Amino acid sequence: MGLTKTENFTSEQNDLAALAKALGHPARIAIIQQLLKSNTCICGDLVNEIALAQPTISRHLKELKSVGIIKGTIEGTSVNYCIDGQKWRVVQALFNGLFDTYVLDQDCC
Amino acid sequence: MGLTKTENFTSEQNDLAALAKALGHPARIAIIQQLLKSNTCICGDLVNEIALAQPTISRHLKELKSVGIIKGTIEGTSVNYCIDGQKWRVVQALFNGLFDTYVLDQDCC
DNA sequence: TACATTTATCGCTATATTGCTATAAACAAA
DNA sequence: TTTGTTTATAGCAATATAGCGATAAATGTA
Repeated sequence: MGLTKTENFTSEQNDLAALAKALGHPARIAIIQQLLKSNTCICGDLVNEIALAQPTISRHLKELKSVGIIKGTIEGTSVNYCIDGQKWRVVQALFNGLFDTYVLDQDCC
Repeated sequence: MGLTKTENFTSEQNDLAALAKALGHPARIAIIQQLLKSNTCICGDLVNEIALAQPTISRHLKELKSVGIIKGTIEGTSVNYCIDGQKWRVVQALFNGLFDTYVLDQDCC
């Protein structure tokens, strides 16, 4: 039905999946890379960097914002976006939690 | 159009996004956690662990397999699935590459 | 051969996602 | 006030995803 049965999973599983999903588009990866690269917060010149229409970029920004990875503050007519450092560390911790479960060379098939 | 414009992005961005997308569902997170937990490869008792119908689990397995995170070998009537260790390290490296770009406390908005 | 077990696939429905154009909203400057 | 700049939203079309039941395919066992 295109509808995920979130109630069947733990909140950690749902959180991690939601974050992964937010990272699951090359445009959003590109946005995050830009925000990480430029220490100073970037606004809508992402539109110049990424070959997508302005409303499309805006949509992707909204999605990243909705999971808390980025935040934006209004600065005159434009909006300054940046990585939310606190959340970013949570993201790292969640992914590393998954990665670290792997025992070296447990391949068996 | 529901169609990602992959040609606008680098192959690294597309790869990372594809992997993140594959992890972007709680059932697939649950599957990976199970595979990581049980050193020995698990087959379709994932169906007993996860509250989804067998065809749905099979679909999710197929998706994880298509990006190379897991692999399966036929063992009699059943199929042994497990994490592909080599690929898993690549996944880690790609995500860490993104994470490591973050300079501590660069929050600015 | 016939039957059971296990997994994959088909076919369907409902919903989500991606992209665009057009337009609105918010603000600064003339 | 009017104009320009910037970002967000509305609305649409095309495609993708998630879920299921039914069924096929593959193999082991009686």
